[in-house]
Amino acid sequence: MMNPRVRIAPSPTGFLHLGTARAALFNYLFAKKNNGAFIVRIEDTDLERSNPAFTKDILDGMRWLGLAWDEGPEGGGEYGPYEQSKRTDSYRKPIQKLITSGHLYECFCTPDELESERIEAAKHKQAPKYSGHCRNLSEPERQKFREQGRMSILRFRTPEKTVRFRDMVRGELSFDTSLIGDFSVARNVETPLYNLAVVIDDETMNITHVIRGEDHISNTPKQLLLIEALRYRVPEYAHLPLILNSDRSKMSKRKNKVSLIEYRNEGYLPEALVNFMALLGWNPKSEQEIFSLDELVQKFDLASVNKAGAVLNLEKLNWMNGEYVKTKSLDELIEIAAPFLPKDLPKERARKVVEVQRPRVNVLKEFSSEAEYFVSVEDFPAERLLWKTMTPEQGRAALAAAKDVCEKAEQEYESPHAMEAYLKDVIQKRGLKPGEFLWPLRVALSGRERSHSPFEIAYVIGKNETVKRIDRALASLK
RNA sequence: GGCCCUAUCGUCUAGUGGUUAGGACACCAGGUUUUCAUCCUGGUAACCGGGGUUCGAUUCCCCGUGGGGCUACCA
Repeated sequence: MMNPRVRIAPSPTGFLHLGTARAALFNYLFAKKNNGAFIVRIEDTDLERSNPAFTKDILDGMRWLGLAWDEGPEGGGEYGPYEQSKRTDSYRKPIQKLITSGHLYECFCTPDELESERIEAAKHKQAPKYSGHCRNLSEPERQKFREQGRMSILRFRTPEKTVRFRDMVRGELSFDTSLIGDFSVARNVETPLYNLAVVIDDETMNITHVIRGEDHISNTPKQLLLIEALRYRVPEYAHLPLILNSDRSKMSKRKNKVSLIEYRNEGYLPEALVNFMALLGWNPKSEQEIFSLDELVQKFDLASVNKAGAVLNLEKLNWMNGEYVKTKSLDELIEIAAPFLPKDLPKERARKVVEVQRPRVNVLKEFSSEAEYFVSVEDFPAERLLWKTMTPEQGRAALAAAKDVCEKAEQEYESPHAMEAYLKDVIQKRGLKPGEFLWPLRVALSGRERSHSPFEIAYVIGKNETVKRIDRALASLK
C-alpha cells in the first residue's frame, strides 16, 4: 500500500468524544503502520452549533493522547485550510458543476411541508424519503417561487441503482438507492451540507482511506453517488464498531462519561486510554494486554477489527490505568499526581505519599480519597487500638514500647523498608507477638481499622508526628 | 415501520469442521500478612434458537430471534 492518507473529521459541537478519540486512534495507527499521513479536518459547516472552544478541546485532547497529526489546524500541511468554514472557495466549483450537469436541482419545499410528508409516509409505513415534489419544476415555476421569496435548497437527483462497495472490516455491502430518495446536499452554491462537504474535501485532500464509526455506514452510498457524479476517485472504506453503554445502546452522555476531558480530570493516563481504546474492537491475536502507542502501530491491522459493538468496561480501564501508574517513575508520577493530592497535605509529605500510594492507586483521583491520615488523624474510639482480645493494659504497654523504639529511631524513617526491618527486629528481640505490637501502633498512626502499614505511615509523617500520635493514643487509652 | 449492520463467559476477546473452547477484567475461595491493598494458588462462568451441508458442527449455508445503527435544510 502506497502512503495512504487518512483523516479524522470531528465537528466542534462538543468536547472531544471518546468515540471520536478512538476513531482518531485507529486512523493514526493505520497511517503510521503504513507510512501514511494522518490528517485532522474540522467540520464546522454548521455555524449555529460549532464553537471554536470545542475545536481547541478536540485538538488539545488529541495532543494529550499523543496522536500527533501530520496535517491539520495548528500544524501545517499542503492541503489546508483544515477547517471547512474556511474552504468555501473550493466548494463553489464542484457544486456549480453538479448544477450544470443536472445532478442538482433547487427544492423550494418548506420544512413544514417536508415534515408533514414524513408523517404521511410513516402513516402508510413507507420509507421516509423526499417525494420529489420539486424535482421536475420548470424554469418559470422556479422563477415564481423565487419571486415569492421562498427559500431553497439544492437536492441531488438520485438515480435508481444498487450501490455496492467493499468495506475493509465488513466485506461487501450494497444499498438500493430507491430507498434513499433525493437527499439535500447544499444550502447554496458555496455551502455544502455534510455529505457533499465530506466528498469534496476528501477528494481535494487526497484522502485514500475513510476510517470512521459504524454510524456512518448509511451515509456511504450517498457519498458514493456524489463521488460518481463528480467523477472523483473512490476511497477505501472501513467502518468501526461502536462503543456501547452497558445496555448495548450507542454510548451516550446519559449513561457514561463520553468526553475525554472527564477521563483526564479523574486521573486516567493517556497511555492507558490509548491502550484501552485500541483493545475495544481490535486485538493483536496474542495474549498481550499492555501496549505502548508505538507497539500498537507495529501490530495494528484493520483486518482484525471486530464487527460487533463493544461495551465500555470501566473496571478494566481502571485496572489498566493502575498498570500504567505502576510503571511510572516516582518523579513522573509526583508531577502528574500533584493536582490529585489532598489540598491540605504538607508539601514535604507529598513525595512520600505518592511513593506509598503508588501500588494501590488505579485512577489518580484515588490519591486524595484514600489518604486522609497522611494529613491528620481524627478522633477514634480507644478500643480500636486493641488487637483481638488485648486488654487496655496490654495496649498501653505495646504503645509505650512502640513510642520508645520510634523515638530512638533515626535513619529508619528514611524508607518504609528500613522502618519495617527495624520494628520487626525489635519484635523478634523482645519476643513479642507481631499483632500485639503492630496493630496498636498502626491504629495509633492511622486511626483506622484498615490502612497502610505503620512502616509506611511513620515514613511519611516522620518522627515527631509519629511520636505525637502514639502519645495521643496512649492518653486516650485510660 | 423501512434499510443496513451484528451475535463465544457478566464485560473485552482468542479460537477450531473433531479442543478439557484459551486469555484478560470483574467475582468467589484458600494461602502469605498486624489490618487493608499487593502477591501466590485454585475456582465459578460462554459458543442465541431452528433447520440444512457433513461421518462430525461453536465453526460453513439458510431462516428465525435478540441487540444495534441510520432514517434532517446536524455532522
